[in-house]
Amino acid sequence: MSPSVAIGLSAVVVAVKDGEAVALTVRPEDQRTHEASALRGLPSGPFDPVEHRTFELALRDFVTEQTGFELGYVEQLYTFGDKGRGSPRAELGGRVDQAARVVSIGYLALTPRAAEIAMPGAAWVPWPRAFPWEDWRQGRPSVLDAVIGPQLKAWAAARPEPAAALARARLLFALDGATWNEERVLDRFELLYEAGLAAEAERDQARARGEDAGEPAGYSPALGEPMVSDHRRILATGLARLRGKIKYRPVVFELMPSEFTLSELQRTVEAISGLPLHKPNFRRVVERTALVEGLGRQRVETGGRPAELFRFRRELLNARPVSGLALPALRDG
Amino acid sequence: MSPSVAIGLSAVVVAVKDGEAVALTVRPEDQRTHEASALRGLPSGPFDPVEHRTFELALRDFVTEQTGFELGYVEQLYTFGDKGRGSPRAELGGRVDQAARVVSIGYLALTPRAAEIAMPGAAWVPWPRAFPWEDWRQGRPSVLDAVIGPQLKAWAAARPEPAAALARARLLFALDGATWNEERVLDRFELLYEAGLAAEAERDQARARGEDAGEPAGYSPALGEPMVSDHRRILATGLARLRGKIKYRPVVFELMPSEFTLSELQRTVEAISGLPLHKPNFRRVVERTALVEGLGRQRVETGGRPAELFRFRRELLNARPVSGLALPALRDG
DNA sequence: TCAAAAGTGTTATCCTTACACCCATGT
DNA sequence: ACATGGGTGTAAGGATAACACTTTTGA
Repeated sequence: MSPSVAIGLSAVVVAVKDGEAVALTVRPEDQRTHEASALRGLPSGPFDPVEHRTFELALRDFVTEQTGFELGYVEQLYTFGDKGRGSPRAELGGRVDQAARVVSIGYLALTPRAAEIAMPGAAWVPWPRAFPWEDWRQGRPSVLDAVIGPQLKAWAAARPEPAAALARARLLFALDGATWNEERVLDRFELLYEAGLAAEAERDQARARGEDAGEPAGYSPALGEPMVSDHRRILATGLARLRGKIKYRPVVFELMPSEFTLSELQRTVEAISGLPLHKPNFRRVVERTALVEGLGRQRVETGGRPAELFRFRRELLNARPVSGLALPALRDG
Repeated sequence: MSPSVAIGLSAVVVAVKDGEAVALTVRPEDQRTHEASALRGLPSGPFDPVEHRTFELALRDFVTEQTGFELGYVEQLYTFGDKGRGSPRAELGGRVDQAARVVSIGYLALTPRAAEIAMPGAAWVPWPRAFPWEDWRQGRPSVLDAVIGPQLKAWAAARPEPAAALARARLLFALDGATWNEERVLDRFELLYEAGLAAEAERDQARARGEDAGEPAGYSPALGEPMVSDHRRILATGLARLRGKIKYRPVVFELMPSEFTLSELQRTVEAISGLPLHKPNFRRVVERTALVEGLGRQRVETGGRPAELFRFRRELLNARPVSGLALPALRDG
């Protein structure tokens, strides 16, 4: 008979707040000290096959328990099961069982209401704090050429196949004139982890040596704030999925309130994609899809000319095939 | 402490053989009779957290043990865990444990070598046998209007919200002039299951009532051949993923031998997508991507003018961002 | 010579991108 | 008047879809 496997469920809950894409985080209890962890984590919990009918229902319960927040749109991301790689050591269920292995299933949730949270420890955190190199809205982030590029090149040079490693780094991080692909968030994080530039890598290596170090204490802000366990990897998976999906399914609207202006919609897409968009062309892209409908009313508090309010025509979803929004990028501004 | 959860790994192994997309299947042992099952299933097995280092390695072992076949390209599809819905009742590991719950992780594997298989019970099966309505290469399948359309309409009319159910059926199955979207394989299968038109639905309902019926015996060929457990659902998930991915990543080439003609490439894309393509435009699509390179040599056994041989320029993969192949469809032929 | 399959040319149309510009409000 | 953000016009270039057509083999 096979040894038991514990299943952990984690949620990347995304919202947009004041033009910033934010994710819901908690301060989990540290397994050794039983105090609140120094690092943040995603809302998560152990799946109980007797109590819970489906993964999704269990996940919704965890998030509400830990953050007071109720989920709307939810989709499964990926199931992580490798040994090492930031995978937790059977930390779930309140009991540490050395024989058990933890498998974590990541989920992506979207919500239009980035409400204030009363729950202690729970907080919305802008994702650029975890991935500073992913935000190109104000132009190419300087961290790429100042920190990441040189370190990755040094790492690549010491590899068995330096040319291939260098090509991969160049392609993913848009070094030496390569073009940026905003979707490859996960590949970039995994390369940084592999190269030892993610703070979690050192912690996991220490654990693999049996040193059972705590969570990483110090880290370089340029390389992003680390998270508990493999949660930053799950966050990267969620952001990658969302950046891809926004282009071929109308998921942005899950992040919008019932009424919004086209500029608000654009700022949301920009916050998610991390790219600056061309305003006139973005408007036409939106209009061509016919996914929104003008309400004839206006928002006045814009700082300039009043903007028309729109709503998402959700009823189209089961009336005809609907695609997402193309991203008419702005040349380097 | 949480009750144990067993993890099952299943593989959708896809190849193209004589212009037909085929999947690797086995005849699993029936849990009650201990004889070979009447229905086919996917290669699969229980994940052992002690023995196996990663899911993927375990999966490769299972497939080789059960079919004699070695996998190349592999990616994770989805993790299925609902109660009911064709989910197996702790059938894994040779022991039936009523308290345990089985979670199955589906994988997609692609291979250029649909070699003959010696292993007893293992066989390549064309996927149109599981999903006859998915093959539009010879035009709109008649089963849509003859069988599926009327039955779905009758089902929709008896629902709480007939209009929404009808709209969903029309959209997914291209009824009443709606356009066909070849990617939505899973949504279509799930609708058929929900409407009781998939043979597995009746079996699962009987089981839920505690009748523990065997696998479905008779079934309508027009509605596809059922599979063991939830394997037809996993197969649908794999086909859906592949049909989508073929357009934005160069995965078709994982199904091609090292040298091929453009017509062979086209027949492969057609077999996967289930759509007839426009030959001249397909050639130009391929040439524009610059993903293939002419070899100057020719294949003579074409039945007509000899065709130039090409190879996939795999070295481009880590040299620049590469997209997949657009599908220049042929109007109804 | 004809069938069969490979392969090329060309056009109308649509979408994308970029640039220039006008409009309505607050101070 | 002018700053600020909302909103429109338009033309060049590229991708797509559809049509007609030529080329090279085997029977």
